[in-house]
Amino acid sequence: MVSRPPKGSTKKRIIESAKKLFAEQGYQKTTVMDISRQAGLSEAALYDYFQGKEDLLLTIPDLWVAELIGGLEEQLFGINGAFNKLRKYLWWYLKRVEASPLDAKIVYLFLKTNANFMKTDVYANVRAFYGYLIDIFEEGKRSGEMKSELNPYIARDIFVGTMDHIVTRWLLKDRSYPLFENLEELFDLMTDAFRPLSAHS
Amino acid sequence: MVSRPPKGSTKKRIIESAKKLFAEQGYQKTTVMDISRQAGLSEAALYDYFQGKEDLLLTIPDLWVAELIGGLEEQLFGINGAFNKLRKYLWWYLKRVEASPLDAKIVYLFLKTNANFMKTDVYANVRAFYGYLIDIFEEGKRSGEMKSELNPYIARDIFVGTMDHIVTRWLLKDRSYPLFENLEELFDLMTDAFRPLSAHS
DNA sequence: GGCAATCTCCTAATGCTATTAGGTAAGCTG
DNA sequence: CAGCTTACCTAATAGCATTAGGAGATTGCC
Repeated sequence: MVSRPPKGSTKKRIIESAKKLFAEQGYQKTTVMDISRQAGLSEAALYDYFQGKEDLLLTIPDLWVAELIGGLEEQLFGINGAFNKLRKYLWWYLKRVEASPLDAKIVYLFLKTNANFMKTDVYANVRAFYGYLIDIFEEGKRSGEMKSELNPYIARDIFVGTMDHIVTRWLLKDRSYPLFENLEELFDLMTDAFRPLSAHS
Repeated sequence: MVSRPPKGSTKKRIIESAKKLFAEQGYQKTTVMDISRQAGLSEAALYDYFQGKEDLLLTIPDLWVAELIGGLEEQLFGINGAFNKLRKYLWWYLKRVEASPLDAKIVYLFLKTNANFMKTDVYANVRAFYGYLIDIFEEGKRSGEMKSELNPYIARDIFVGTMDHIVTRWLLKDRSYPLFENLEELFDLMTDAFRPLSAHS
């Protein structure tokens, strides 16, 4: 063997290759040979690192989602007020999506529809991430920033549903326009109904 | 040949079999043999009716979506007021989803992520269906029911995003709870911000 | 240094699956 | 009844994920 790649880099190379190809061509149309060629390996070698093609798909966003949830507390730290936290939450999430669109595409387009997704760490992390919203709504109700009758679970459905919709469309349209377009207006319209009756912006 | 099935029924039988199997096991894990066996045919005979497995997937929801958009005008006919129309729109859509969960599952989980989806009639119909909302928001603004600064496209994003989220979760959770649970409250919270400043419910 | 264990990668099956080739028998049409 | 069409079949073919089995390099231990 002439030269060997640095230790531990092969697994990363496989992940990067698969990520790129899945996002470009879709999961089904990408073959294991495509991935291994791109990574500079034989097909069989890939199986020393992953159990198979599906395992690879399920593993790809691990790091991205872990960082997403891990960074959330840091991002919200020191921010005062439920609406300010909500705003930061949305902006930070979209920032992460914008920074790693390939990961986002895989989570949104291929993973969420996979039958085994619900068994993965990624799913648990996504749930935890969305669960944070409940705390923010509870806090808003306690402080009086949000109306006392607000049902936090319903508010979360609206918030998450809208957020996911924005991201999904952006990804399906191949990121051909700025993700943050009109975001202020959207945020205000979406969250205005959470305020007490007398305090609409 | 002992007995032959009624004329024209074979195509329907294939569609029904595929629909059931795709919804149960997913698109990838369903084989053409599964489908043809369920329909009482050989694999090859299926290719006299469809170009292939993907064509079959793309064809399945044609009828459902056509009925969805076709029935919308009839449903909204005679209803007075933008909020009343919006409410009817949501209720009727969810009613259709509840009545044909297999079609809905295929559209939501397998079709929307398919690269060729955007080229299908189903996609055009879905767009037309969502486009209706813009008219409703314009009408609401004109009549004064909705606030004059309302951006109809942003309002649509919130409405569609939330609606899709509700449906997707219900389908992923295998329809284990009533789809219409808490819907009144959700509708009110989601649309309240569309009203003029002085008129919150 | 020598040697066994381990790591990293390979070539060559294997077996499943979508799709196609080519054919047969029943009904329909003139 | 001869030819055509319809609806279906059996038997390839070709692509792909996955596995078997092994070769050469590297590492750890004496």
